[in-house]
This record gives sequence, C-alpha cells and structure tokens, in this order.
Amino acid sequence: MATPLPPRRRPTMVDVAARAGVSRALVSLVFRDQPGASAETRARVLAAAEELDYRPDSAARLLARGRSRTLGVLMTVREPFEADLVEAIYPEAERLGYEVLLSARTPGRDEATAVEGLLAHRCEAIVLLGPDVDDAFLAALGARTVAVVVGRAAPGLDSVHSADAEGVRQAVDHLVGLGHRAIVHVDGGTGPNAAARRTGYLTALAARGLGDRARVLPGAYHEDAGIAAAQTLLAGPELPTAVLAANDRCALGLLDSLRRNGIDVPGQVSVVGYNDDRLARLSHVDLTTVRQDAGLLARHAVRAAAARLDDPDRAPGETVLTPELVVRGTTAPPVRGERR
Amino acid sequence: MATPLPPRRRPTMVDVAARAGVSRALVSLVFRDQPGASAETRARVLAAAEELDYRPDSAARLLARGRSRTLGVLMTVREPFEADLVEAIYPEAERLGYEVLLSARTPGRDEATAVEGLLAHRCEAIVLLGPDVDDAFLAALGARTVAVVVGRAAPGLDSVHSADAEGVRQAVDHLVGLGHRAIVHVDGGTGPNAAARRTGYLTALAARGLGDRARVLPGAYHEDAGIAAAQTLLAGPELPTAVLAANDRCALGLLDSLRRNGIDVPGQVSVVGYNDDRLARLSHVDLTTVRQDAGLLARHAVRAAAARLDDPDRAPGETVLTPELVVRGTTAPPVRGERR
DNA sequence: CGGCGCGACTAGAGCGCTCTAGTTCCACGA
DNA sequence: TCGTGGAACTAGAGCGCTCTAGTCGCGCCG
Repeated sequence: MATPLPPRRRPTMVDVAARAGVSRALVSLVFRDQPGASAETRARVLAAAEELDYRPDSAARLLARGRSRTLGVLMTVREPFEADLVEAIYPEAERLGYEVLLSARTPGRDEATAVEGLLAHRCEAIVLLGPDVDDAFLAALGARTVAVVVGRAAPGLDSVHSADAEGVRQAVDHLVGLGHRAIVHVDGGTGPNAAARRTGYLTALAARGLGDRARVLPGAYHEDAGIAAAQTLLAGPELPTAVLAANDRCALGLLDSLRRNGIDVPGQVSVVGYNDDRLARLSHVDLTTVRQDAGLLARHAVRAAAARLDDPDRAPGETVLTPELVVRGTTAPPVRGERR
Repeated sequence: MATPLPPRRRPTMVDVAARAGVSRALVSLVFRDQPGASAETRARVLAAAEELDYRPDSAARLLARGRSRTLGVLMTVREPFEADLVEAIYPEAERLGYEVLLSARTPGRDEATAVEGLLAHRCEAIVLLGPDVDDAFLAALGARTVAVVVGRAAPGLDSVHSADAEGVRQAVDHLVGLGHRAIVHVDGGTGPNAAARRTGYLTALAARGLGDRARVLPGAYHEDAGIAAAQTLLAGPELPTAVLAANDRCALGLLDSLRRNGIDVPGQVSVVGYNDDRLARLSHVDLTTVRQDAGLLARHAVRAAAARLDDPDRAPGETVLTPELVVRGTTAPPVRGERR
C-alpha cells in the first residue's frame, strides 16, 4: 500500500563503510568505541558518517548484541512525584550505559499493556514507578524479567522505598514539638504504604503519650480525598490543630479546601504532606512535608536493576531510605493553649 | 563480563515452531494474523507460544519489516496538559496500528538527545508535544523525519494547535459580558503562542471599545509567573477586576497568590486560564479557562503523522482547532459598578 | 486423466548490526 | 634471514524476525 521505504533510504553501515573505503566491521568498531582502528581511519569513518547523516540503528544493534542495555520505566503521566523520579532516572541510567524507554499506564491502558510494550522492545529490566500495581502482577513480572519497584516494598523483587513509619514519626514529632495535641491523619485508604503510614502515625502519637488523641480520617492519594477530608473536618464540632495528609496531593486538596472556607493555614490548622513533590515546593504552596528524595530513590532503583542484570543470582533486595521532614510554611504552633 | 544471555533464554519463533510441529514461517503468519494457516494449526501455534511464554521480539520484527510502525513522542514530564495529550495519543495510535515510544525532555536532557533516542529506535515519525522547542531544531528535524508539532504553528511541518486569538477573544467577551472593564492580561512572555494570545487580547479589547483599558503584564507559562504577576497587581494602586492568565499553570499561581493575600476570587477579581488541563478541572481549583481539547489535538496529530507516512509527498498542513471557553468558578460579575 | 487453481505450508534470503576468528602488514630482535 | 608479535583491518556467521517465491496435495473441470 504505502511505499515500504521512505524515498531517501536511511543510510546504513555499508554506506558509511563504502564512503570511508573500509569494511563494515571497521565502522562497527569505530561506532562502538572499540580499539582496533587507527586514529586517522577513525576520523575518516566518523567524517563519512557525518556526511551521510548516519546513525546506528538500535533495533539492529539490539538484535545483534545479546543485550539491549535498555531499561523500561513504567510510569503514570499525572503524578508529580513520578515525574521527579523519571527526571532522575535518565542521568543515572546513562551513567551506567543504559538507555531508557518510557511507557505510561493511563486510564485506558493498563500496566500489563504498558509492560508488554517495554518487554517487546527488549528492555532488560523494568522499573515500576508509583506503587499502584497489584501484587500478583508484580510476582508474575518478577518471574519473567528483572523488575524493580520504586516507592513501596515488593516481596521477592528488588524494591526501593523510604521508611514510611519513620517519616510519619518525624512529622508527628514536629507537630507535637510545636505544641499540637489534636493531630488528625487523613490516610491513603487501601493505597500502598497507606497502612505503614497509618501505623506510623498511631505509634508516634502513642510514643508521645497522645495515643488517645489519635484520629484517622479515611482518604486516598489524590486531591479529592483531601477536599473530602476538609469537608468532614469542617462539619465536625471542632477543628484539629494539625492534619497529616496521606501525601502531597491529598494535602493540596485539603489545604485549598480549608483556605477556601476561611480557615487560616497554618494559623488555625497546620498541614503536613508526604513526598515533597515538585508541587509541594512551589512557592505558593510551600508545604511542610516529608521528603522522599526522588533523586536518591531513582539512583538506587537504576543501580539495583543494573546490579541484578550483571548478576542474575543476586538475591532481590529491599532498599529502605530514610525520609526527612522538610519544614515549610504550612505548619506553625497552634493558635493558643487549646481547651482540654 | 556479565552473562551475555539470561539463564533461561527468551523463546523465539524457532522454539514455537518446533513445539507446534510447523515451520518458522507459519508461526510468523499466525502472529501477523495473515491468512494462510488453517484454524487448527493456528490454534496449535498459539497454544505452543502460550506454553513457552513466547512473545515476538519487536527489534527483530522491526528490522525485518521495512517499517517500525512506531511513533515517537517527545514530552516533558511536568506539564499537565501534555499528560492529557499523551493519554489521548495512545488509543489513537493503537487504532491506526502504531506503537508509541515516549521520550522525555528534562532539565538535564535536551530535546536533541530525546529525539536521537527515538530516532535510533526507528520511530517513523516524531510527535512533539508542548511547543517549547526552537524553530531551527524543528526545521532540521522536519528535514530528517516526519514530525508533527502539537500546540503551536510550525511553518513547513505538520502542526496541530488551536486558534489562540479566538480563545482569548471568547475569554475577553465573557468577562466583558459579565461587566468587567479593567481586564489585565498576564502574558506568556517569549513563550510560544504568547504573542498570538497577547495580540488576541488587545484585538478583542479594542473590538469591545476597551482598547485604552488594555494592560499586559509580563509573564510566562508557569506558576511562578502568576505569583509574580499577583505581587505586581497587589502592589499597584488598584486591582483590576479580571485577569486573563497566559495558561492554567500561570493562573494557578495567580489564584493562589491572590487568595493568600485575602483577595476573594471571583468576588473581587475574576481569573481566567488557558488550556483546561487536568489541574484546572480539579474541584478545588475550578478554573474558568479556555479549553484546548487535548483528545482532539492528539487525535489530529497522530492522524497527521500517519497520513504523512502513508504519503510522503503530502504537503505539511496546519490544523487549527477552535478552542472553547469553559466557564467555571473563578469568574463572576465585578463587585459593583467600578469607578470611572 | 491431465491440467489447473487454491489453500496450506516451507525454504531461504534478507533487515542492519555485532563479534569471533581470521588475514595482512610491518616493525623488530635473534 | 627468518620468525614473531602486535596493530589494523576484514570475512562471515549469526541475532529473530518478515516476506517472496516457491512446493505439495487435493478437488474439480473439460
């Protein structure tokens, strides 16, 4: 139907070889930066390639060498924290000599489809961002290829995530230190890590002798959950003086909803998020939050994948990074000595 | 160094063929859904493939057939509007029988690098999202491959974008219709389309006899520009009653900054964005904005790429879609008959 | 009963690379 | 004078597919 090849054929190694007056193999050497070509030949080959606007075809290259040296990254397009991760994956992958292929999970395209696409392109390992994938799927994937999960624990696979309970503890300690006693947690519902954060919250409160003041509001990892939680709080008899949200997006919804209803943050209510994504850092948001260092997570993930690829027998490991509270503008001491 | 092949070799067509007791070619037929295999053979092949967990290697496939049927998409990871576009590109590409490869431009990875990656993977066409690419680059790219630009005009290339002047006109008309006279425009600076929107604003005001009331504040396509603009306005002698922001992100910064300073939106100041990205639609933002239909833009872009690929001699075309004002909660009539 | 067309299937030549195993050529030392 | 070793380069066999040009058998027609 259509012309099988574009009018001006893409140049190949043969063309370059012919133009430079050498063999195909030599061109290959030059392009792989291997020893075995004299400086002037090398220059001649490069010049010829330049003139022809030649660039190696990675499909062929991939086919010919055993390894593709390609990492597949499964992501969503909406999550700011994942964007931070992606940005950090590229340089680390490059450093280790890997290419990166991105595949997005969208409402109409599930993780299985996205992963098939990556695997068909011979990705040697898959890095799964954002923990919204189910366990069975992960297990199956892990059996088929090298997979690294970022953002949550994944039994049997390599995973890189941060210590949620510790992060939450820091947040709680910060709030308690400021004088807060009525600290509500809007949780992540059934979302991944939500249980860990919830438990962390309860434990931290108990440790501060505030176990009986614990109050968990059902939530989720997105803005709407924050909004809903704000409605619940506003409808209640008395506002807490501080709220610990499931993540930054949830905190954002909460923040906006509170302010819209005339509540001063942090004057009347302090708000703490979780993740420290780009949005939280924006000057107009200026959210106090628990930082999960995206760069560090990404680097560890890429390294885990590479290490696993170099040594397939390596036992899968869980890397747990310590999160760190970042105090910004949404937390302050409570208004005044609260009643009771 | 490392084992060149993973312990359990990935199965190939030969394995499937052997197991099904047919030739390699027949397996190929079956997997390409071509006629020439009987129903039972087809079933047998599929069963064998299933048992072996075989899946075709797209590198080899790509190499063997002339065309890769792959579309490369150049994106950023941060722009919500681009996320909307990506989500819409997948289904349309699939419908037309194309695979999609994503490549991100990040602070540390310029568009040239991102595009090289895509091209090396034999993408037949590149769809460039977000117009943040320079003209010279586009021209060079257009000469090398099929390229479609989404979001702005690109002389000499296929492009799909919306009529900015028209969108701005609708916004202005809406505001004027509500009774606003003091309408400020925070522009997109030197950003793409900024000039068109600026001119559209001036023209629309003039058409309403408000030419002398025009006021353009220098801005950009991100939140910080909105914040800065808010500061400028707040520092001024009198607030305008309405602000037309360069895009939604800018509007968001503006919105937040105004509200933080105790300004009621839309009570005291109305705010209008541009794009209607996912963020604008969030219930806590509820921004009146000019919708660029991401789905439509994406579909047109993919179709343009496909059409171009089917007929390389097709002249590059500019598709201009009509944007549409979406009235939400950030616009209202001005407080009261303003002075003068 | 020979030929023909057709459905089912196969052989084998690429696609553009990589990589192993050479081959050439040229010092250089004994 | 003849190895000998190393640098520079080449031949050719794949990698896992696709696709063209078959072959084979079978029912059917004249």
